[in-house]
Amino acid sequence: MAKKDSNSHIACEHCVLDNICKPIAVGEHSFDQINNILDRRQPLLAGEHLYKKGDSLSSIYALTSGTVKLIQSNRKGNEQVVGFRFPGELLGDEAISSKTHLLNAMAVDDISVCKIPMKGLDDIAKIVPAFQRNLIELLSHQCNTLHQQFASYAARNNADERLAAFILNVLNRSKNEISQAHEIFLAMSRDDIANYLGLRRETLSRTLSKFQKMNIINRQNKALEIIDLDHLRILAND
Amino acid sequence: MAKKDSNSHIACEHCVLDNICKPIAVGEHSFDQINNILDRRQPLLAGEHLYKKGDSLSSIYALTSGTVKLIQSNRKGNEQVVGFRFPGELLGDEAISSKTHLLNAMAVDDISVCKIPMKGLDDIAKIVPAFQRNLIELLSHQCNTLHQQFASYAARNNADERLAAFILNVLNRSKNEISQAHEIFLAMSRDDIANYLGLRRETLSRTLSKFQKMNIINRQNKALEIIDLDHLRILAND
DNA sequence: CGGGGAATTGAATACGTTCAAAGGCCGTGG
DNA sequence: CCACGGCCTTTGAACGTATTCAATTCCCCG
Repeated sequence: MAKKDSNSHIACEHCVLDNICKPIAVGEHSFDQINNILDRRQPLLAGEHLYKKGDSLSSIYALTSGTVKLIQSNRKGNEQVVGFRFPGELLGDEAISSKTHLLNAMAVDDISVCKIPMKGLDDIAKIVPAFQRNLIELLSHQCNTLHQQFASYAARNNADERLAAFILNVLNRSKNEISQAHEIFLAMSRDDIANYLGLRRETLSRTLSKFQKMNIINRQNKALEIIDLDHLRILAND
Repeated sequence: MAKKDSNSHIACEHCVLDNICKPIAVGEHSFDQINNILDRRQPLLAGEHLYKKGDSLSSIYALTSGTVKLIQSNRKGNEQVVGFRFPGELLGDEAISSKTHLLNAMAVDDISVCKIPMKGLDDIAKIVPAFQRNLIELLSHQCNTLHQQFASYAARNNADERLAAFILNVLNRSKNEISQAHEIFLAMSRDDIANYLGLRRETLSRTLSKFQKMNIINRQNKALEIIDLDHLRILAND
């Protein structure tokens, strides 16, 4: 299923959790203490859930490889993709206050995550003084990201703008070698992307075709080569 | 401009900041200490900015009366309303990590806010032990709210669903006497609402008229009486 | 090589937008 | 107190874009 090598983890310095992990890992703690706190690079297979709505919160996560989709389902069973997470990004943030996950997080391809347990939060704080402060900043940063996500979405009212903005957004968030070559890999299905963008799969498909004809992108299944970045920016109205 | 009496503040127990304020206010602190930390119910006139994009963060805020709109403007000067805040709700969350506000927050009518300064965050933590922990939970709660907001928005793809969901959302968040009577007061302009909902003002207007003809709401300028709550829920696809 | 799901393409329809005009609300000034 | 003017809001008709439903093609895996 997964085409990319799951072993190619993102570097810690590109991870949102780095400020939280580092004080734990480099502080004056025994190896046992560290391992009790951090659970590093745990693998999960494509299609499996990292957590489900209703699960009690045990940890927050940083994705180190692969792609995760976040799904919210209403009481009628309709599913809404509320976001994707790429390597270096945070998962589980929404559950700290309620102690219960309010979203489904599913591995789109094979993934790995670092886990920071939230159960003994106060204990960790005793061992690592900067922990709470760093967590506060992390969560505030996440609030900002979510505001931005909403703004980016709501400000764009047609398929061209939405898709162009999405491609640019994914490119910006792909902090690896591939993205340097102006190429992104969309591990999720077209349905997932269309759902996220508030479009029908057919509309997404047509818009991709249109961008291809306009020589803006080169589409090869789940891989997307960005040919004309400037044109994409104009389309995104950015 | 403001029709409602700005003196009718929301009760502290209905405020998201209550868990943070209470330990400060009821702890064993001198009056001076408390007043240094909290800045209570500061008024601001309609049209004034609580903060602007680029302002350095001084405080986070709880709105105690009135309505605030949050605006994100891109480099081309297009403005996107990314949310409204009603009494009891949080403002400024997105700026803690960056130390700089990334949104404009404007008073729609005359408002009042309680301020909790973020500058001496570590100092406050020394005085009030539970402060950081409560702030973490508050921010996580905010992350969840923002996820929900996005889901609620993205899942609804036509004007009827969007508007119905918006009305229900505002009703749920109006924790005062008026809402008990199934009535909401939309202090913001139609343009602001339409912008937020991703519709043109004409479409919003037409949809409101349609709901009125269907006997779902009774529209009296900025006040909205909800007549048929069940029908509204069906329309919202909720 | 064949089967099945995913993705794409095609044509008719429905819905929101656009541009234009009319109506209503409110503060100001006579 | 009423009249005027400006702005916000609502209504109307033509248009454009996304959706719908159907058919076809592509890709992956057995």
